[in-house]
Amino acid sequence: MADPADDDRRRSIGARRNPDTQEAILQAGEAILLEEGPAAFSIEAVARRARAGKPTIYRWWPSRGTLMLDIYHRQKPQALHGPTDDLEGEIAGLIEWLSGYWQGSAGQVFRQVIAEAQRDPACAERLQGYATERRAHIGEMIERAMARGEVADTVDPLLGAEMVQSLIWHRLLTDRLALEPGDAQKIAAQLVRGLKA
Amino acid sequence: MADPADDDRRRSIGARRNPDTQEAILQAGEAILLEEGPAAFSIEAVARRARAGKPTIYRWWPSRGTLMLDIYHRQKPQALHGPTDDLEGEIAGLIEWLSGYWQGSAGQVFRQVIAEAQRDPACAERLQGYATERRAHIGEMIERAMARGEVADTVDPLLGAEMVQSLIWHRLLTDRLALEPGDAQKIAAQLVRGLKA
Amino acid sequence: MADPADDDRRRSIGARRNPDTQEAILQAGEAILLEEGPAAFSIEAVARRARAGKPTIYRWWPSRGTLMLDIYHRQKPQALHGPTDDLEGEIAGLIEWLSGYWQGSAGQVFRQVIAEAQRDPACAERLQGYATERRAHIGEMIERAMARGEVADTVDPLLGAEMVQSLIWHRLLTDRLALEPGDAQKIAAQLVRGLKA
Amino acid sequence: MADPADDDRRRSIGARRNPDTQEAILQAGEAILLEEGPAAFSIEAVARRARAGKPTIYRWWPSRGTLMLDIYHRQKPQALHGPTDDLEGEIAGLIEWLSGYWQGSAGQVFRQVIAEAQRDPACAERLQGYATERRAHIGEMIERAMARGEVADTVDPLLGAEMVQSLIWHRLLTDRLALEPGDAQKIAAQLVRGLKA
DNA sequence: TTCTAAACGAGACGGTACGTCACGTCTTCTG
DNA sequence: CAGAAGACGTGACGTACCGTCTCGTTTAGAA
Repeated sequence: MADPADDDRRRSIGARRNPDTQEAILQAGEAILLEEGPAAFSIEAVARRARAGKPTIYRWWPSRGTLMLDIYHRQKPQALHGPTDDLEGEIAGLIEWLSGYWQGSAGQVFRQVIAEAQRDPACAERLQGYATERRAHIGEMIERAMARGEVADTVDPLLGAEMVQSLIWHRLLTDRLALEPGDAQKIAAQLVRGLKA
Repeated sequence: MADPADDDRRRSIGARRNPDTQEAILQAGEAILLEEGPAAFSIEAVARRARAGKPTIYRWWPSRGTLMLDIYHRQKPQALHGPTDDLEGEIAGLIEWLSGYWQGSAGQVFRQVIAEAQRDPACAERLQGYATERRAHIGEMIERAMARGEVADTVDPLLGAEMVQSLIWHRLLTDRLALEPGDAQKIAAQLVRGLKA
Repeated sequence: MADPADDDRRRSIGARRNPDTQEAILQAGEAILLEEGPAAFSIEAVARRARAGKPTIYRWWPSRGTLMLDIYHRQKPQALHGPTDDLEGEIAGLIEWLSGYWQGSAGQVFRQVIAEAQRDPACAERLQGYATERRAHIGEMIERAMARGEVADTVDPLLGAEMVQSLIWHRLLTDRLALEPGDAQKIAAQLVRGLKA
Repeated sequence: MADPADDDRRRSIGARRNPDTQEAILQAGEAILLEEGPAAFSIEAVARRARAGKPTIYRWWPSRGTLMLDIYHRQKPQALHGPTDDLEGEIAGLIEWLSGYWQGSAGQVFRQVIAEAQRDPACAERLQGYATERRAHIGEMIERAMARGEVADTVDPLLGAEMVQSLIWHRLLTDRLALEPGDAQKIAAQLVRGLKA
């Protein structure tokens, strides 16, 4: 006696994960984060908006944080920075690009992931893995520069990568992502050249 | 009534803030964070443990995050780093000291403050103020070195300070505070000398 | 930012039970049982209809069943049966009256209480107490008849009372409360006179 | 998968009802009721324990209650009470026997069936049918006594049967089945002889 | 000295969200 | 085509906190 007109809703497709449902959940989660803010992001609210059951969400994501991380990953950015012969420029480009990217919705999501990771070990672990992978990526950029002779061979590429990563995280977490025109260049320069006279 | 032995509890001391109560609340909050973890930290739990009324807490702290920040500030560290003639050593000392300090309870509290600031604007503002003040402090260290001629005059001291601050925050947030013996020195060196060959 | 026009809703009246709230809960529960049937009776639904919080209900009633029993008790019947000199007539009157009373809403509620008591020990205990008290009441009726010499002195008044009680319960539970005109008299007669030739 | 040892499980035997499956479901249901109590009895739990699919259960039983009733019927009691020349003794024997039988697991199951029938019309109907049939059976016992001249010809045998049935149901539902040695005799006597002096 | 005002503890209140359980329906695959 | 399997939308469970309220008590300071 349920509304027959309502039968365009999603149903089980048998004993298999329904990809439409997963997609609807991720979309709903993203929409809530952007439109209503992180305080409104709850499993309950996501389920409501996605017209999905709470158990369905819990079946696939152990916690709020891991769901957020998947929402973040779903927004695949088109990485651009092709290799150049100039480490300083590469770093500046990376900072500039990420600063712009994170000023959009993705940054709001990622902030919440970091916050959540401080409470939820499962989320912390996944975030750890992601951060390590990104760090390695930047590290390779430095290694290539090292191979070109641009970088001193006493330098630890992963530590250098962490300086880049931590600075941009820090800006994200303290709401200071907006850059003046020359800022990215200035940051990269100071990182590469050091403080020394 | 009927339980005169229970009358050793705190009472109002008239139309003034009762410092015993405030102290009891901060202590209870700290104890909960340390003994039961951040997940157990709630206004309700703090009130219960402090034998205080919830409205008493809300009267003095607008939110969870601001209470946490006060708890963090209550654990006053004995700052040590006297001025030296060696910027690299000063930075290494700072990193080493803060890494140690934050591996204790204070770091657990501060992580939660940062997380909370991602949701709660009131907390974000206070954290912003605190972070800026600390950054200024490190900036002065760099300025002194600049005055000594140790640092290039093209350097932005506050940006240098942010590199130090962001790195140690990043380690805190990703659970990687523990340092090998020479690590602090190595980090400081790479910051000061840059990557350049 | 809540609707200010909505401020005609009930509020706490301090650290004391709010009788308006209790009344609203009992009324809502009764309304649900009658209008939507026992299947729709859930703590959730009662809270919704009473515009009360679920915890408020759980604060005062440990379970579904005990709430139902209070709903039953709230519908105070005006007892009628004045003492007479005729036990058979008294019993017939009681059966007739209770049959009528239970064919209304009260009977529907009481059926559910009995059902719930089969699952919920707390409810079973309260129902037990209530049933015992009613049985004692009927027992006194028989004792009065015994004092008048109407009843054999070998009779156990409480057992007699149980026969009356169990028969009417049984009718309630098997949906056979409706009586033909002489039925109550016939039942009472057979109880009082026995089967013996 | 990868567990060939698990392949001793039941499988479809083609497009026919598999009696092993039905048996397994009834057994599982009974085991749950006895071992884990009525609260744990759910279609879900029965399916799990029987290693059956939920739709398989729904195919054959419309509801929880009807499944319970089948479980009750599956435990076939060996009726004993042969016909005698003494109605009072026959009734006492019946009460004594049923009291004992219901103090075991069967009584627990039957209580739940009665409770379920208060909510589920399908179950109510089947229970009604069963109760009527049992009542008729007792009624025949009284009719035989009537034919022997033991019982007054004004007596309604089915009403007498209902008195017996309702009393024992009432004891079951209020957890008062345990009888003292002479109790069954006393109850039967009072039923047969009535209250009258 | 009396009265007022504020802070305090306590805890009930209407809510929201939690994470779990069971419901009854659906689909796929295996035999 | 029966049956095992299990995902799905739904909705209730009982609990934890939220932030607000009213209460009665206590005390300092104003009248």
